[in-house]
Amino acid sequence: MKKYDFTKIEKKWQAAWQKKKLYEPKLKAAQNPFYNLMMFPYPSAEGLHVGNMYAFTGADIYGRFKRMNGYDVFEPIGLDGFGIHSENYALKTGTHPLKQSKISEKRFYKQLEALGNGFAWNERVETYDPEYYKWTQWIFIQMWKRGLVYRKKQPVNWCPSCKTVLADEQVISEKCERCSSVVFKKDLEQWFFRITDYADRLLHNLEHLDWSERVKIAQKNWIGKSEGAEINFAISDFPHIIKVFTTRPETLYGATYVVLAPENELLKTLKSKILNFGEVKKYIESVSERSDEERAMSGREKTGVKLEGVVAINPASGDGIPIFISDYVLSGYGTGAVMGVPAHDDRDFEFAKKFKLPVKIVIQGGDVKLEEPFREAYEAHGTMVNSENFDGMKSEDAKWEIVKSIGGERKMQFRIRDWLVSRQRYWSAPIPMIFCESCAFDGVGEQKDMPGWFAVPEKDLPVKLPNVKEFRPLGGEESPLASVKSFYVTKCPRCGKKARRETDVSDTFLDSAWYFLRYPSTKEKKVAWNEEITKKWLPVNMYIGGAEHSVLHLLYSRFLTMALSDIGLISFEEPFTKFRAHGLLIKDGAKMSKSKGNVINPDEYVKRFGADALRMYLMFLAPFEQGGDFRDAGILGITRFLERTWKLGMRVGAKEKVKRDENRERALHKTVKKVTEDIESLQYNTAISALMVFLNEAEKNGISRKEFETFLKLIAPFAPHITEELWSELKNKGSIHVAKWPSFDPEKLIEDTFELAVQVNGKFRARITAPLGISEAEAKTIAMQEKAVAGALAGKEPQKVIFVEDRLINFVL
RNA sequence: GCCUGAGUGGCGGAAUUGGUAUACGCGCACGACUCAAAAUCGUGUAGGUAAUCCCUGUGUGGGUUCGAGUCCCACCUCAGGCACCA
Repeated sequence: MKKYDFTKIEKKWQAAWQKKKLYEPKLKAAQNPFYNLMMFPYPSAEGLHVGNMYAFTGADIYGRFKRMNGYDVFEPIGLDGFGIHSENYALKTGTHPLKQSKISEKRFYKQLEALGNGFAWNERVETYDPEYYKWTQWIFIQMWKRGLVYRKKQPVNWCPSCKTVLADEQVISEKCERCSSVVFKKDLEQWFFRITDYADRLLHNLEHLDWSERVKIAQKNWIGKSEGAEINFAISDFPHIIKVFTTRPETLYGATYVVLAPENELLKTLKSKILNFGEVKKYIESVSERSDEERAMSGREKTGVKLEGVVAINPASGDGIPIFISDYVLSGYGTGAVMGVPAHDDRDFEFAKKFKLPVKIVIQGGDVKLEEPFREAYEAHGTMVNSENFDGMKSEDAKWEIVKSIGGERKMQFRIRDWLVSRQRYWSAPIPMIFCESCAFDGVGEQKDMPGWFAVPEKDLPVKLPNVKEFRPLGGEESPLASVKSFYVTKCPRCGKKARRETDVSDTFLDSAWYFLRYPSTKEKKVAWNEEITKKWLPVNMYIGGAEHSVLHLLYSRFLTMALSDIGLISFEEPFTKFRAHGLLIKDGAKMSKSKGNVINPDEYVKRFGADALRMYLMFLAPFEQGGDFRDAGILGITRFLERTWKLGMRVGAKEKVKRDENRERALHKTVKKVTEDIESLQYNTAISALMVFLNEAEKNGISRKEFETFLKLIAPFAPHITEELWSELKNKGSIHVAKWPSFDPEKLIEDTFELAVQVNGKFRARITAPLGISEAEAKTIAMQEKAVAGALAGKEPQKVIFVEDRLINFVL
């Protein structure tokens, strides 16, 4: 008997598939396009991570399943090789990123090949390829033309270790997403994308997307829509107003002070009226110097300064109330000013306590007794008090009435801020902009409010990243390119005078925000994507990736797609029709990390057990969308399964005589049903267990050739090599991976008996094989005859009988 | 603090969505094969028990129901996300 030599088989078929272009759909002519996408890896660390393999295998199984169901599946792969991840790796190894990227590329593609995925190898995308980033720059310019790009000086996140600014989305609990250093605020002029213009649409569209719920929730929270009102507080004896945003306008009568953010522009206007401006200025300076870490360390204790000499007027009560500045008010959200309602807001209560400000109750309710001394703010709804005409109303009802009465404006606020896209690093696409001092002097520019700034003419793209020796981040406010004269000295596209090229590069997430548009069009030299092909293949039918990109890549891609759609460059506004987040793979109960030394190298396992076994084990160990624990011992179960399948195949090949068996036939139909449904819903672990159950059955009495082939097809998406080998051993023509997926006959699933469960008082007593469809009376008769049942009944007549057809009977005494 | 999930054998995990808890796999025990071991095959494997009897059992406490791993209330623990967003 031929032995199962996985090393040989896997190599052989990987080569054969590539040669036959089995996984290359006809991009222009395909009849049933299905775009099966997985998040491309960044080739930074020491080769492909088993976590990548976990994700890719899960995605590949789905793609193979669709292919066997008659779709022209397009499953591309590429490398997200630009950006800080890869650059840091290059810094670590001391190899120039240009060189390192080529080394990593070779290594990754070799590893990826060994996994046996149905990749369309001819359409690869590498974000650092000038043929690709040319179009990243081109997209930047389209956004610029549309007015969706601007440059502004404002406090931004600065990572002292990565020596660059970061987008809000890249700051996790005040730490850098990459290196976990504490992030500082720094006042810098940077490039932004107007993602906030799309906040409402990004939120609204979520409702109709077939995405993992947890990702939708994460995006929803990140966008953070709040409904509230803007209310004007006049300033006594001064023709200016303080505009505040609140979601609780019903508490307006309880506003006993107003607070401005330290960065609020109004402070400049008020300067001359503020008697203690020196003190105020000192506070502002101290705040800007304080790092977020220091703020966090101080336990968020409230600080602030009262503005002496100015008084605000509560528009509802008419009371004069003090004005403060405090860093508990954020400048980037709402109007940068809030009304302080100590009785009904925790934070305001804290502040009032510290500064001994009056607490005025305007809502009574719940069990909380609002009597002095106050212990805490009452934040729930209730009945209005101390609010003149509104007294006695329900606070929910008074909400908009109060806004109306003082001429406030109903408003939406979003938590999300504009996307900061510039970086002071080397290894990414240079931002394709030029600044001309002369035009700036004349007040001329391509966009309003941005004199002197011009996009690089499209014919001059790409702006190539120069090969410079010193690619290390400088740590100042500029990228290493700022010291490369040959790079930044250029001519103004408008007046032709000497001008300076932008030296910042773009955020890696811009590179990856559109790669799925490029995959089907990699052969296009003159356009970013071919219109006809794009129409055929996009939006992506199925996208599988990590949930960690919920508010990064997945949000940016949606935004960019929406913007490109508005510009008229594509005809859809959501990039991914269906998205599923896979779970996290851990090892022996702990997160994999280099420091713990428990990182799994897939190569090693492929070598020892074969790609098929590793693939299948990864999918078997836990539900794919949940993630789970990788244990070395577990893989043996799969190895045995594959060996036994192999042996069974050899028996079939040797033309062993087998009788037709209705039970086996039914078992097979059941398995087809279960596996089909489970793959569709990504429940691979239970699909595999169903395959095991069937194998256990089939081994006992043998299996017909036809039945075995059906069984093989069901395994094919999970273990593509061994199934292909057995398929060809059985002298089938063509690949099993384009064979028709088996269907099941619902008629054949029906058995003529079932196991009747018998309960007495809800307690299980006996199990009886009974004919399907028996009546309650019949069931009662046979059940009562059972010894255990009779014993439990103890001769008593049941008061009640619950009968569930073809399932159980329950006697209630 | 808030928002998500999730707590089931020695372990990874199943459970037709209110109807036989522990499928499938790992591990373990015993047996067969072998001079022996590995591999393979067979049998068993929630706990209490000698037991095919019985009792208990899905994080904890209560509830609804003929019947709860599944629904409701309260609590505990773990993982992930957000965090002074007014």
